[in-house]
Amino acid sequence: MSDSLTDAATSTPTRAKTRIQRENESRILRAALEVFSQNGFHGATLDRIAGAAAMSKPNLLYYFKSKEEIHIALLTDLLDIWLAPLREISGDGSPATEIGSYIRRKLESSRAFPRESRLFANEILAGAPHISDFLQTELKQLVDEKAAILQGWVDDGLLAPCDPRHLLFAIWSTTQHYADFSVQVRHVLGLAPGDVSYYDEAARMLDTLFLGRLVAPGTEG
Amino acid sequence: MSDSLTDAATSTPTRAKTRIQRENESRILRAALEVFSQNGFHGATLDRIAGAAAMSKPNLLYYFKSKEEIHIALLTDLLDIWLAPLREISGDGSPATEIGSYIRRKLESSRAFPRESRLFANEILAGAPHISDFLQTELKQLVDEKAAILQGWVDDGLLAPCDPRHLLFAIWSTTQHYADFSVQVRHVLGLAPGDVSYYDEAARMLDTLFLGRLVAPGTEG
DNA sequence: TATCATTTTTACCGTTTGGTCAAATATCTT
DNA sequence: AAGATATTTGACCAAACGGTAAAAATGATA
Repeated sequence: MSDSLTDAATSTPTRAKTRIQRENESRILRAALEVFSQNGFHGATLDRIAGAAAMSKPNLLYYFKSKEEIHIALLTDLLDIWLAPLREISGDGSPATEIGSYIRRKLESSRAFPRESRLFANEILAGAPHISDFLQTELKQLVDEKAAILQGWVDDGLLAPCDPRHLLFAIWSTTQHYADFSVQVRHVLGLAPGDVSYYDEAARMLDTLFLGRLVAPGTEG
Repeated sequence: MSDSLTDAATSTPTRAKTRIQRENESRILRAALEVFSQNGFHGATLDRIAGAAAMSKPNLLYYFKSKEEIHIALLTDLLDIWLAPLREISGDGSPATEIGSYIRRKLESSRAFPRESRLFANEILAGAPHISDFLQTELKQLVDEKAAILQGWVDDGLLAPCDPRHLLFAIWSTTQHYADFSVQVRHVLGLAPGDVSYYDEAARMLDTLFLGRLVAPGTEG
């Protein structure tokens, strides 16, 4: 609604950070990530974040001016994590190896950073109030760049004719699903709350889907 | 946290509903769906829902005892919409036609009910506090049943070897992505806020992905 | 150890929120 | 039209919320 992420960079001349400052800020961010990702921005309260950080609320507000400032700080960190796997896509390799390794990176990112993934999902679901600028500029540019690579493979007959951007959407959605909808995945598979053993089978499925042929030839139509 | 959806059915002997009652309840539910799906449960306020329904807050609470009761009513309606496409999968058709038409139904559901999809996504992201029972029983049973059909196709060599449940996950995620992450999709594609013209290309992509072969044979490894 | 800056706590504030209540109004039935 | 019922409204409340102010406590430094 209010600030954009890019504004956060323009800060007043910063003093060098104390050891306590660094420790507490990271403690707060860790706690806030947990709370925000589970309950969304509005569902998260400063009291719960402070509690999760084992800290009083006024003390928390000594390090971050407002609830929104914490949220923005988390989103900023998040965007790098989100973009990193995409950045690595190169036109040098073959489609199979490049797409395959991209899927593996994305899936690994879901496995390693499920809270970040859910925070991102919450932000998008809410209409991306803080990161619409990022989506329209930085992400769009990178997607355009990588889509050109994919399109080149299509033109060379190395990749099935398709809209490269939608191919990326499919990769994003399938991989992020295992972090964002993990509760549903576990309930359907009959797994215990903390169990993430489904990632191996997920990797096989996505390899089959994106690299192999799913429906046996001759059965179509 | 509190009620389960199944409890909602056990109600005291109900009086026949008035015309005004029916009209206002549906007005409230429509307004609430809009507000809940955009802001999540905690982000939605009774004042905003009442405002969207062109109604005073006490009047709204005359029809629904609490904010949570509205939320539960919406989720109950939602689950039928969510399950309908899956129910139609039959073992009689060929894998290509069955899977293809399931994808089309799911994608159409995203296009026709984006708010419901986002409401569902919000609920799952929050840990499914109200529908965990549904996920573990009703959904799991249906998935088990349909997965058996898919597994039969795999056994007959009509479908690439894969875990049928993960195939369903892939279909769910890719189709729902266009509703839940529509903001991101539009920003990346450079479309205007209300534009949903991407659904045609999405359908082509998903057909290619799930029915055709994506990477040209011979380029793998 | 004295001094200063940093960190933490206690007490508090204004606003927003979900929800209540009784009175007022509209609607339906006879 | 009268009476019963259903609906709507305005005034209000307690709790939770994000955030503030100032003093107390702690840490660094010389």
